[in-house]
Amino acid sequence: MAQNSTYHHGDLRAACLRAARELLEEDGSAGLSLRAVARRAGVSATAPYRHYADREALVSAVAAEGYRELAEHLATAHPVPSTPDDLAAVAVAYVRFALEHPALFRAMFAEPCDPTSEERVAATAAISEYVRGIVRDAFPGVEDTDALATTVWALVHGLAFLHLDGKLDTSTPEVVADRVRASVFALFAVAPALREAIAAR
Amino acid sequence: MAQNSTYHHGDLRAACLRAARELLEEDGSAGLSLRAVARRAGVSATAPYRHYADREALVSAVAAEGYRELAEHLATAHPVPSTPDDLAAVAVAYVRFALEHPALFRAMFAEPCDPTSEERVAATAAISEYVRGIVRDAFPGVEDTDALATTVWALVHGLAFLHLDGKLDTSTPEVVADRVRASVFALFAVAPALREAIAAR
DNA sequence: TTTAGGATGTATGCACCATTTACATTTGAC
DNA sequence: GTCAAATGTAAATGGTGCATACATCCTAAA
Repeated sequence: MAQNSTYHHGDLRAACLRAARELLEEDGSAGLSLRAVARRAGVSATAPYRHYADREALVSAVAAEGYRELAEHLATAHPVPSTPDDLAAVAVAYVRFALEHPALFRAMFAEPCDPTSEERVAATAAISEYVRGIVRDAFPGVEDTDALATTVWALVHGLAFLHLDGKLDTSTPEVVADRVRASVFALFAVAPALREAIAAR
Repeated sequence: MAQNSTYHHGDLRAACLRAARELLEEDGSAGLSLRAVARRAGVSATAPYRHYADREALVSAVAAEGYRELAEHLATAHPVPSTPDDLAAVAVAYVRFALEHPALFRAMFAEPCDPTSEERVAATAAISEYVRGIVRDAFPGVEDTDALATTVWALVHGLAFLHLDGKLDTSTPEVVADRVRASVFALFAVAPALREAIAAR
C-alpha cells in the first residue's frame, strides 16, 4: 500500500489539486502553472501530466472542487431555505463566497468553459438544480420555476461579478450584504407577476 | 509627417490595438500575446513595449475600446430609452454584445481589473452612469435610482455571463432575447416596490 | 542648414512556461 | 518470482513576457 521509497509520491493527483488550489488563492490564475504545482508537490515538472492531461484539465478539477464548496457554503448559510428571507441569506452567501475566493470564483465562471470536462459540467448542473430547488420550495405557487430560478441566479451572479470587478463598493461585508438583500427582495416581491410578464410577451 | 522609410511604422500604437483586438476575437485571451501582436503589425517582438508598458496595459486598452463599443451598441439598440420596453431592448443588446464578442467581453469584465488603468476606470464609470441615466429616465418616480440601476445592471450582467458560460441555452438569438426580456420585465414590474423593500429591512 | 536629442524600432538574452518523447522505477497481478 | 502497467524522471522543443543595450529616424533649436 504505502510506498517504501521516495520515487512514487503516493497520491500525487490529490497533492496537485491541493497545490493548484493554494497557488490560485495565493497568486491568482497567473500563478497557477503546472511547474509551480509540481514544485510545490515536490515532484518533477512533468509528473502532473500523469494525472492531468493539460493545464486546463487541472484548472477544471479545481473549479469542480470550487462548485462543491460553493454548494456547501450555500447550504451552510441556510440548510433548507423556504422563505424570501432564507433565499436572501443564501444570495448573500453566494456573493460572499465570490469575494472570499476571487481567483477560485473566476476559475469557476469567468474562464471559457470546457464542455468536455464532465466533472465540471456535472458540478454546474448540480448548482443549477440546487438554485431551482430553493426557488421551488420558496415559491410553490410559481408556475415557471425554471424562469424564476434563472432570473434569481443571474441577479446574484451578476452582483458577485460586479463586486468582484470593483464596480460596486465592497469596503465592508455589511454594505455588500445590504445591497444584495435589497436587490433580491426587489425581485421576490414580484415573483407572482413573473409568469404574467412572460405570458404577456 | 508620413515616414519615408520602413523603419518607423507610422502608427504602431493603433496597429497594436487593432491586432490585439483581432487576435482576441480569433483565438481568445490565450491567443493574445505581445509577440503575436508584434508579428501581425509586422514589427519586432519588443516594439509594442514602446507604446504599452506590459501585456496588461494592452489588454486594458482593448477593454476600454470594448466599453466604448458596448455603450455605442446599447445606444444603437435604443437612442433614448424611456420605457420598460426600451430598457428591455437595451438589456437584450447587452447580452447579445457579450455573445457576439465573448473574448472581448471577458477581457472587459472577467479578468482581475487593474485599478491603476484610468482609461479602464473611466470607461466603466461611463457605462455605470449610462445605466443609471436610463433607469432615471425610465423610472422618474423611483427614489433610490442607484439601487435600482445596480439591480438592473447586475441582472443583465449575470444573464450575459451565464449565457456565455453555457449555463443557459443559446441555440438561437430568439430564445436568449425572450429569456432576457422575461427576466427584466419581472424586475421592472416591481420597481415602485424597491424602495419599500429596502426600507423594510 | 546643420545638428543634437528624443522618439521609435531592433537585437539579444534571460527566465519561465506547456507539452512531447524517451527512459527509469515501482508495484501488483499472475 | 516475473512481467506488464502505473507512475515518476530527464531532456528537448518552442512559445512567452520582459529588461537591456543598440540602431534609426524625425524634429526643433542653433
